[in-house]
Amino acid sequence: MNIEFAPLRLAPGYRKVAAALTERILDRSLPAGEHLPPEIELARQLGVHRSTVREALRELETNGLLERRRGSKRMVVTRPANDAVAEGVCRALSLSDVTFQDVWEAMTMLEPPLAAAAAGRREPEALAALEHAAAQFRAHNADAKAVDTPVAVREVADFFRRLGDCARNPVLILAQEPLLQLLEPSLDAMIDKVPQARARIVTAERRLVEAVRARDTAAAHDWMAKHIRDFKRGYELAGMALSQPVG
Amino acid sequence: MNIEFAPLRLAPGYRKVAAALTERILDRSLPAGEHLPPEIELARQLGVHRSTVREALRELETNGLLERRRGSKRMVVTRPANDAVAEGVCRALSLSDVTFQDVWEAMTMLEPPLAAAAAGRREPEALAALEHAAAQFRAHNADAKAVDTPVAVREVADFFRRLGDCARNPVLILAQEPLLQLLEPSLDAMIDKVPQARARIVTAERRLVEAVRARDTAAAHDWMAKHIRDFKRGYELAGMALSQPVG
DNA sequence: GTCCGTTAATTGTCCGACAATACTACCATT
DNA sequence: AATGGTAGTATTGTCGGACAATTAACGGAC
Repeated sequence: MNIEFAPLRLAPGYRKVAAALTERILDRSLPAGEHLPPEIELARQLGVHRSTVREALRELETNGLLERRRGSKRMVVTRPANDAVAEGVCRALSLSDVTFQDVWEAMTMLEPPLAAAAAGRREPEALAALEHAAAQFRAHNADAKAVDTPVAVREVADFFRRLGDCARNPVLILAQEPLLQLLEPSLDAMIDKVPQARARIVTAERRLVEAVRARDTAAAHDWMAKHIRDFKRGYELAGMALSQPVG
Repeated sequence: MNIEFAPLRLAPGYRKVAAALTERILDRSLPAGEHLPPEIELARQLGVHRSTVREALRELETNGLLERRRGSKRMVVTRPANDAVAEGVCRALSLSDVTFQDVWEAMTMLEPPLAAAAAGRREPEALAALEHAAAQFRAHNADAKAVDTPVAVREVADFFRRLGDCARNPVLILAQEPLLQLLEPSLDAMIDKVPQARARIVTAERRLVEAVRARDTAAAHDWMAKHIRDFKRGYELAGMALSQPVG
């Protein structure tokens, strides 16, 4: 008689709660900066237990959509930070045994046109930041008073990031971030074994800054291509295997 | 007198648990496919409560490092799937109001050299998959008996994915995935408004297959560049604003 | 008005319990 | 013996509540 269908709860509750909150954030009905109600209140509104809400919030937090602090009402909607997103990409890539060759090849494809775009579109303040990054690396690596390696490597990556800012394309900025993160440990190992590496980087950065300042897209493209090729040469000079996994 | 130091618990427990498990996975001491002990056992080993373990597991699950099923001992270590990682990237990008122009520009940079690499490195079975993808789209979009739009759009994206497989570079494959996901809805809207779009895609895919089969890297590069330019032309013909946010 | 202690609100963690679910092992049938 | 069904059991999902740690907000002292 009374045909009663199954509850049909395919997805667990915490997942549905997370999906609901994520949707509200993605469609901007919960804009960035908004304060969410506390866990207990969310649980009451959604009709689930606080533990369930917490597990859902953990998912949003992991996705960078939420930021929270222990203590008081500071659960705030945020936009995922570039480096956090890139970290997820790096995890996936390093787990699939990506080699230096793979990362390098991606950079040969991405970076020269990115530099050209940066030269074509740079704004004064982004150019200033780029010049500052180049000046900092140059100052820290002049002659023999070189700063310690991890700092130098980070400054190299920062130069790329400032170049990305000049290009004013969020897709490119986010696309190159995982490459930089993956390259950093390898570059760290290489830069100490190749004495001329720092000087060559200084030169390449100077030429790139000049090209970007002059809005010379072709020169920016070519110098970046040289810069990237130099990385590979540095690896070969350091005697490191190109087919070696990064990370 | 008794100098008592603070407990010094900067990070919450669930985060430390998640970090510990993540590290074990990333350094391969927990290889993919491995079965983790049940929650209660993990809680006992780590000296925390099951709820804390659960919140940590939720983080790993969100990062794609863990797969679980309700019921029995099926908590298994996995490698994050490409589309799941790309989804996170897409979330970040669509929240930063990426425009079609931005995505398209990234594709103009990435796809032609990717096609060239595919032509240079394709293996028989990847080539066969590429030919199959092209044939499927051609069959489904011949004449007037066109299949419904979402399927067609997915097939276009799949052609790019098969091309990525030919290139045999995990970085490139993962880099283009968010672009494809972001482009899909826009392409979906465009393809119906531009009558000749399907035919042009068929042509471009045929030429690309020919180039990849012949290992003609230059032709692959150029036809892909044409293919990508066509997307933009299609948008303009459809009267869609290039500076319109995607997603 | 500024600084500081108190208070209240909120999160992090814990404890325990039970239902839902999926695997497993066993039994019956062919 | 192989197959199919069934009960049992382990594990996850959810719930209820409790308390300590921490932080924002409030109010009072100077």
